[in-house]
Amino acid sequence: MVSVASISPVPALANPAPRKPNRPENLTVNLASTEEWLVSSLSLSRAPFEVDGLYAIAIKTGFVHRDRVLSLLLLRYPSPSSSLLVLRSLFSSPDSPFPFNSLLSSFSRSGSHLPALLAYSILRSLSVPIDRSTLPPVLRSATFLSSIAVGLDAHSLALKTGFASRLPVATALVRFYCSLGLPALARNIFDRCHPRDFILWNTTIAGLVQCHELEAARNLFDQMPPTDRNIASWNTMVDMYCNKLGDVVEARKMFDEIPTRDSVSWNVMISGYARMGDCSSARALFDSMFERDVVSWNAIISCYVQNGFFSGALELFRMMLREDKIKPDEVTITSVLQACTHMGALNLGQWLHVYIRRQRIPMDLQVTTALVDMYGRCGSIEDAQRVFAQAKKRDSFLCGTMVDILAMHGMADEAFRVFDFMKSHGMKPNDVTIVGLLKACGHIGLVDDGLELFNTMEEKFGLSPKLEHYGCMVDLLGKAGQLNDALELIMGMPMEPSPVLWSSLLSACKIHGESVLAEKVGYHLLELEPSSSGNYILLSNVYSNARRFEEAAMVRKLMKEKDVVKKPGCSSIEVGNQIHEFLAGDRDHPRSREIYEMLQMVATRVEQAGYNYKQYLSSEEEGGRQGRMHHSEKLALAFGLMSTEDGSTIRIMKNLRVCDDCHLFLKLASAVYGRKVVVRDCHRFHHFVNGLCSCLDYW
DNA sequence: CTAGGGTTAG
Repeated sequence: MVSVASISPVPALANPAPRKPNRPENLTVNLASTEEWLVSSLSLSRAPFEVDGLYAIAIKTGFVHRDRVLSLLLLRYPSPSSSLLVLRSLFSSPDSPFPFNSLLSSFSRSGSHLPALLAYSILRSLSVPIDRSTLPPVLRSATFLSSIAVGLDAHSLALKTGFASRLPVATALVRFYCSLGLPALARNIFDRCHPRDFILWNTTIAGLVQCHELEAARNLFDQMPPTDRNIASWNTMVDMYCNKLGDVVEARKMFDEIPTRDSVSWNVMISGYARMGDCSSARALFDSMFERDVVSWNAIISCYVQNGFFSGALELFRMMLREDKIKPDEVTITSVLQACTHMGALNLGQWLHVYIRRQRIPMDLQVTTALVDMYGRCGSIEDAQRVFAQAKKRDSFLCGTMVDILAMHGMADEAFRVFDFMKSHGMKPNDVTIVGLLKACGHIGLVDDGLELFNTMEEKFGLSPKLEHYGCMVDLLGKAGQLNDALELIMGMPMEPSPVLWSSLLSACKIHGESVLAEKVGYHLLELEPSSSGNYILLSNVYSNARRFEEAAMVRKLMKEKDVVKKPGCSSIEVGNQIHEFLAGDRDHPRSREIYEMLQMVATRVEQAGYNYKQYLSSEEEGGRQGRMHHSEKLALAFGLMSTEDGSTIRIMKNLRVCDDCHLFLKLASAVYGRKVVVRDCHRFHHFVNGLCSCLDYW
C-alpha cells in the first residue's frame, strides 16, 4: 500500500518580520570576544592590580552587567568591602542610599542567581543589616542553584530576625526545602506559619507533589479553606493525577469538578492524555476548547509527535498557521522539527529553519538540538554541522546529538572531535555520548578505539556500561569478525542480554558466514522472540548463504506455522512538499506504472554497468530477480530519478537495513545517473556518490 | 502557586 502523506501545501511566509538593519558583523564578533576575554582573564588572574584593570574595562564596556563577568569580579576581589565597591558601581547615582534589596531582587528576578548569592554572602560577612524583603529573592536563587549553604544561612537569619513567619519568607523556605527533596522540613515551616495565604498553601501542595508526597498533597488540598482554593490549587491536583499517578480518569474527575477552569486546566488535562498515549481524548478536549493559547497548541502537537503521529502533528501545525491567531513559539518549532526528523521531511525542516530566522523565534538549546538532529537524520549532515558550528551555546545534550548523527553518517573522526570539544569545555559526557562514539567506531570498524572507550568509560567518566553500550560492542566486535569475543561479552554481561544483542550477533554471523554459531544463536533467539520476523529471515539467509537450502526452507516453514508475517520494507522520499511511501512490490502509487517503467530502464543501464542480480545468492527473496528488483528503495529511487531535478541529491528513508543487492544497485545507479543518493536505513546513512558508498561496504 | 519542547544499541 502506498500512502502519500500530505504535509503541505506549506503556507507562504506571509508576514516576515522586518529585517533588522545590518549590524557590521565584525563589531558583534569583537564585542563577544571581549566578553570571552574578560571572563578568561578573570578566571586566570589573581593579583589585585590585574583585577582592578579588568574591573575598569568591565565598567567601560558595560560587561560588568554580564553574569559571568560580575560573578568572577565578586569572587576575585579579595575582601568583601572591595566587592561592595563593585556592587555599588552598578548603580548610577552614588549619592543615594545603597539599595541592597532591590539589587538582590533584580539579580534574582533576572536570573542572575550566582551574582545574587555572592552579593548576599558579601553583605552577610559585612554584617550589613538585612531587612525582610532581602530573604525571598536570596532563597529563590539558592533554590535555583541548589545552594544548601546559602539557603540554610538565610533560614537561620530568618529565625534570628523573626522574619521566618512572614508569608513571603516562609513560602520561599518551603520552596527551597521541597526542591532539595526535604518535604518534612517544608511541612514544618508550613505548620508553624499563621495566618496562611493561598500562595503558601499552593506552594506547599505543589512542593509535596514534587517530592512525591502525593497523599499528603491531596490531604492538604482537602484541608485548604475553600475560600483560599484558587485555580492553581486545582490545576496542581489535576496535574498530580496525570503526571505522577498516571490516573487520567481521576484527573478528569477533578478537572470536571473545577468551578471555573482556566487555560492551564485544559492544557494540563491535554498533556495528561498525551502522556498516557491517548491522542484521541487529548484531541477531543483540544477541539472543544473555547480559547486555545500557544501552550494548548504545543501540548496537542507534542502529543501527536510523542505518540508517533507525525503527519498528524504537521497537519495540526498547518492548522495553527492557517488560523493565524496564535504565533508558534520555540516550543512549537521544537516539536514540529521532531516530526520532520522522523518523517525524513527535509524540505519542510528547511522551511522551518527559514521560519525561525524570519519570525525571530529564539534559537535556544532545544531548538538548536532539534534542528541539528533534523538535518542530521534527514541526511543533510553538512547543514547539521553548520548549525552546530554557529550555535551560540552548546551543552552536552547538543554535543551528544551531534556525536550521534556524525556516527550515523560514519564520520568517526568528526564525532571524536566533538567529543574533544566537550571535554575541553568542561562538559561531562553522558551515556548517550558514549553510545554515539561506540556507534561511530562500529560503523567504520575501529575495534581498538571502541574497546578502549568501553573499558575505560567507568573510570574516566564514572559511567557504568549499560545495555546500549554492550549492544554497540557486540555489533562492533561482530561486524569486525571477532564473533567469539562478541559472544563472550554477551555471556559475561552483568545484566540480562536483550534479544537485540543476540540478533546483532546473528547478523554478524551472517556477514562472516558463520553458520554454526548462527544456528545456535538463531534458535535461541527464535525462542526468545518467536514473533519477530527479522530473526527468521536472518537465520534463513545464513542457511542459504551456506548453501544449506533445506534448513533455510525449514526456517521459512516454521515462520509460516507461527503466523509470523514478514515486516515489509518501506522506503519514503520527499518530493516537493509531499512524502511518498513505497512498500516492496507495491503498485498503489498514483504514478505506479511510470515508476515501474522507469525502474526497468534504470535496471538495464545499471546492468550494463556491471550489476548482476545473481551476485547475492543470499538475498532473501524467493521471488528471485523480480522480488529483489521491487524492493522499496529501488522503487523510491526510480520515482526520485523521474521526479526530481537532474543532478540534485536523492534522499531515501528506509525502515529496514539495506540489502546487499540494493546496496550494489544504488552504488551503480549513483554513477550511471551522476546523482548523489543518500539513504537512511534503520541503522545508519549511506551516501552513494559516483559508484561508491560512504560506508565503504562495511555495514 | 499550576500547563507545552532537545540526544540513546541492531
